[in-house]
Amino acid sequence: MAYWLFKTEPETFSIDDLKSASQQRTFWEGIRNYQARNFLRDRVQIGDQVFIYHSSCKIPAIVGIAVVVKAAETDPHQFDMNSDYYDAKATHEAPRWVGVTIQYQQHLTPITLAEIKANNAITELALKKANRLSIMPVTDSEWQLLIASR
DNA sequence: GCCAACGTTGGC
DNA sequence: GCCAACGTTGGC
Repeated sequence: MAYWLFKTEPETFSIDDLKSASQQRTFWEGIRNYQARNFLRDRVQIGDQVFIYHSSCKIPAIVGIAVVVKAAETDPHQFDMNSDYYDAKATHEAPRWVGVTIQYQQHLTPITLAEIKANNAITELALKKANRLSIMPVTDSEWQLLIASR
């Protein structure tokens, strides 16, 4: 059982969209970064908990928690020429990209990026650095610290 | 396999 | 809208 942070742009897909989705679930599609892909493919497991983080918006922040309900599956959008996520080099024989399915758990009073940056006890979280990873691990202790700050 | 050029992300 | 950081591409 591990902890993660998934970034999303709320204008594209917000935690409210997740909450109002069918079964409050969604397939986390469109990850097109190898490091993030490797986490999804190799390490994210059913039952893992996920901070949902809103980026590229007014107040970047962790806004809630979801849980992984399905491990990695091939992301079908890589084969869809009409999709933004189309990848001409991906084939059905050798798919490049995967996604997992997550389910809404709860909203949190937003834990803002500014707050996280100001918290000296948080040192490992990739958000702390100038890191653009869209899927990043959260250590057990930092997960607990962040939760406890609420 | 190196690395310069280029593109993208994302906070501000 | 700017720009720093960093990932990707492609020529050699």
